Amino acid sequence: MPHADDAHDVPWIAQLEDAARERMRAGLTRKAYAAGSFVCHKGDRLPYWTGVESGLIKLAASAADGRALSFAGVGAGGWFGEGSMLKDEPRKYDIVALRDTTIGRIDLATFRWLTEHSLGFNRVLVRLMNERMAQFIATIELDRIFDPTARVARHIAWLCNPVLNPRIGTVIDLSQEELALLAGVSRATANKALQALDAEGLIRLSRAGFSVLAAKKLATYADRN
DNA sequence: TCATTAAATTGTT
DNA sequence: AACAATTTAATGA
Repeated sequence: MPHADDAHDVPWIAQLEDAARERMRAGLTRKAYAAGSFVCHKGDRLPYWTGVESGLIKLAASAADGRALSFAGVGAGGWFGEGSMLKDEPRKYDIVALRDTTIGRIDLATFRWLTEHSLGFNRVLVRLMNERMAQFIATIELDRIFDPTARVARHIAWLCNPVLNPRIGTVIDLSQEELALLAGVSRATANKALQALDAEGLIRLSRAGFSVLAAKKLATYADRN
């Protein structure tokens, strides 16, 4: 079983047929990135479908005036970039490692083979894309709720989403500055929101991150106000 | 192992 | 955006 250990961190491997699983294992490689380094710059090609094995990355862009914003954080077990793979296009966003990160990669030829031959793989893709769609629609809604604490709470909840980031666990190493970029609030606002959530017992603040104590309550936070 | 320094992060204004 | 306080990381004695 030369590839068995290489693939045991891929959370959706059990959903592949035997032949697809072998093909996937043969096409799977991994690469390590130091905190702060780019996995891919906006506009570049990255001919791999990628998943976070350990660490944390963000999908982000910077406006012409230099302002930064983050679209999504992806933690352990999260796979992303299928859109660019399906269309064979350059990446539309920067992919940046926020912490030391190991990325699992499936090359384009293997990805295509899987989409054309494996029903299980297509189910995985549809499930992931459906969840991400839900995430971004919910984020638009969040922007109009206009409660910074709720926005921060729900963005934390998305990080804990079992479909998008199944292996992320309860300890999230994400600075308040990065969380502010993700939630679209100032760092000071994120700081206040995090303190409020800590006081309510939903998270526990720590240096350079926090622990999630009540993911479900975070996911429905705005409904309670 | 300890002390010093630099860098990162947080809390506040 | 700026500031102070705190924690961590790195360095070298």
